Amino acid sequence: MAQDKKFVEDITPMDVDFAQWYTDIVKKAELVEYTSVKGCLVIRPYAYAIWENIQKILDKRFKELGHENVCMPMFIPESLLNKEKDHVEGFAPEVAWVTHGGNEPLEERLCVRPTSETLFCEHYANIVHSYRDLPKLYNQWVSVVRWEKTTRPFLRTREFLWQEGHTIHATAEEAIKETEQMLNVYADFCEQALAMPVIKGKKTESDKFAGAVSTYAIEALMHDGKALQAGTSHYFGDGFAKAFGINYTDKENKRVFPHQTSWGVTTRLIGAVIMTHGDDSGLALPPAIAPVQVVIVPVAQHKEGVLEKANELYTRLSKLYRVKLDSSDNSPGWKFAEYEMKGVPLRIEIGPRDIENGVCVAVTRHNREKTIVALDELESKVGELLTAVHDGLYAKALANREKHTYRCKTMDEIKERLEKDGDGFVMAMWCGEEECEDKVKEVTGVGSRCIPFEQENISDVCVCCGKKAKHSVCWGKAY
RNA sequence: CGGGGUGUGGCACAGUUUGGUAGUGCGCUUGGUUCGGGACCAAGAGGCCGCUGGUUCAAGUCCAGUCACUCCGACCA
Repeated sequence: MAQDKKFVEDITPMDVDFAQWYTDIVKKAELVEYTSVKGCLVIRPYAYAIWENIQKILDKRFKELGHENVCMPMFIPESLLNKEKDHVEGFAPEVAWVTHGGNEPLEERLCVRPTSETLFCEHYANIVHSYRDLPKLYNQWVSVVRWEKTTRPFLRTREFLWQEGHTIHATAEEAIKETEQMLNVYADFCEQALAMPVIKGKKTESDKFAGAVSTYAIEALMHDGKALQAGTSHYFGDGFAKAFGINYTDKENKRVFPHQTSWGVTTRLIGAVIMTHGDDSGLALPPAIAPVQVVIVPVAQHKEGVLEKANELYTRLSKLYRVKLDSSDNSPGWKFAEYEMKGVPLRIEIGPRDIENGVCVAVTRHNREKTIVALDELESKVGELLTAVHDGLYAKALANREKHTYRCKTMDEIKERLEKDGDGFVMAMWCGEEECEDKVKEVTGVGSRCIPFEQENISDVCVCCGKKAKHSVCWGKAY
């Protein structure tokens, strides 16, 4: 049976204070620890294991699609950063600078990469000469530094882990296709691995990446009704190629410019998972990325045969799943609460009574439902229950998003809905003018998140100026 | 960057108003009893009171500065 009772007393309930709830989870589930440098956190083993699972799944997918991993340096000379005007304007305000080597001032200061377009461009200029050299489909898993003013664990830190894909193609068509493909890879990953529904769309001109021709993003809605950008994919055209002097000789023996893309996801995804699935008992992790998918809790483990049986279950399940057996001398109740806090998708309880009956008790984290499982069908049942957890998490997240998606025709309506039903996604029409985009934000508080690929006709006119509408736009308050 | 809050054993906090022997709970260690939703008893260990300077016979407490964390805004993955 599902229960609403809260077993963990030291997590601030979400409804009381969502921000505090988030901070509590992040600390109590042992995901991060602060250090003496603002915005630079220790990603603890449990959180890093989540990141490793994210990496494993995505890295495999990237490689299936022909990408290769590389590793660029972490320093960018100022002159290199300055080569593309829009790009440097976008990033200069938040880069960290290295000015000394040992005690000697450097002749040219170096920035710690906030992103690596410039490094990839410098490299591509060196290695791309002929159409035969194209495409190059590169990716790197590294950390980057952006000197943010306010920081929050996973959501905004000064150093963060990510992957950045950088590709270079002979034609615009091919590069655009790559941009779209990778956005789809991210969206599929969010839905299939993170059990998190996302809206795919295009960023408005004012919101696109510094130096890009167009930026695409996936947007997810967190439990508090705020939007979180979960991944981006950019099409650069030949702007960077021109700025960095990358060109090649095509089949007709003409010098031409190639077309580029970049795309990335970050450890912010961990924050997204927390805020999408977590509840007042703690984290709830989707099985695909959970470091521990199944925890086995022996009950009355001092009694004869209990630990032996628990070990037997462990051995059987370890062949198929990531399993942990907790035979510490903490009480069972303590263990139940502990692994719920850590978001372990499935708990198996095994005690003397169960052993007598040839069964064990399985409890799914997201709804605390108990299932009696016959030991001779343990492996298959566990598989089914893990699938059920994934589906349950997804359904819950989707239902929350639907509940907090408001289709509005006027700005007054937007304000009313937000006031009445809380923050959420607002779907409303837009004429395409930046002036209206700004005004909607000013008046209603929600900014443009993206222009969804799946367009819907809410009305014929712009929600702001009343002129003919060009797109439906997804608006929201963002993290 | 603007506005608030907080820094005291590993964690959560009290003590600061009114200066005078550094406390409580949890956790930790050891031993024992427990064990189907955060068990209990007993005995222990553990603190440059964020940092720097000042006032004072005396500073966790008063003053100045500084750093960090955190929350709410603006900006950003």
